[in-house]
Amino acid sequence: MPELPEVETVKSSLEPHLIGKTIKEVKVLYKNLIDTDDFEKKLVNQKIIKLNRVGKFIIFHLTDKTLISHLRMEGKYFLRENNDIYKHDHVVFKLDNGLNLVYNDVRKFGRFKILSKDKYLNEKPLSNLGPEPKNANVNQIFRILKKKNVSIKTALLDQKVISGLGNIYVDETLFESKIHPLKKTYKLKYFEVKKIIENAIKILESAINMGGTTIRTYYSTMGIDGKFQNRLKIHTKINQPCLNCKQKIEKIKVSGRGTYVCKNCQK
DNA sequence: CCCGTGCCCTGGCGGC
DNA sequence: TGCCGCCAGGGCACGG
Repeated sequence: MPELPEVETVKSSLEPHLIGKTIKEVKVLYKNLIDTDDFEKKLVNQKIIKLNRVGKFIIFHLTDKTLISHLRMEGKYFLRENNDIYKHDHVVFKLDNGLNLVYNDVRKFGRFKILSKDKYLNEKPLSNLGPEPKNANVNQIFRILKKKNVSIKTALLDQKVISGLGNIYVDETLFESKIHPLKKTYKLKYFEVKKIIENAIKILESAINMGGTTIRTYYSTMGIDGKFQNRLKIHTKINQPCLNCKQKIEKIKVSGRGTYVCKNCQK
């Protein structure tokens, strides 16, 4: 599932192919992915100026508009030289160089939205995002967590608190920080919050350098697979020995999410 | 406002 | 072999 490193990988692999290209036609094959009837019309003849990433969103900066795309669980992009439509293709952007940028999504969970060029960061959904770990102020996050009555895992998955982390990297971050995912946030000491943020930064950077994580059915643009799955220490490692203490890694549920934990190391 | 639950959606897998 | 039911989960709507 694409989290910050996977989205960054998609963004940077797409960008060189798209900059300077103009969208000549848009076909939406599954309407629930968009929020407006004139989606196609609004994008025609818009030039792609640059791509960006905010949290788990890809931002397409266009001539007059800002298009944002969230891949949710299994959204992918392909650049195709032909007009063939494959299973789970839902949006086709026809470019002026003859290439088709195709959005493909098995689960149909992804979303697109067209926002204004100047205020897109102040409009939903981007306005709801907390800072990414690398921009987070430890003091500020500590104060937010003090006031909350949820588990640390739930808080780290909440994009309003901190953005970019998903199920995989939260598990990895908490393992590295030796903190149990069910620990209530108000019980965390300042140094623990600091450690969590530092580890999140370190893990996300390392994952970006490896092109993200490829597990389950997720792979990024144009079939490029990430390699960070080989570095996972806890996520997916049920019944395997913990790398620190050899005790069996367990799988539990935290706010409905499959969660991997070493109960000996994580307190 | 805060938090928990259910929903969206499809494919893969375990059980029989 | 086939069918059924469950599971995977990011973000959002909704209700208490």
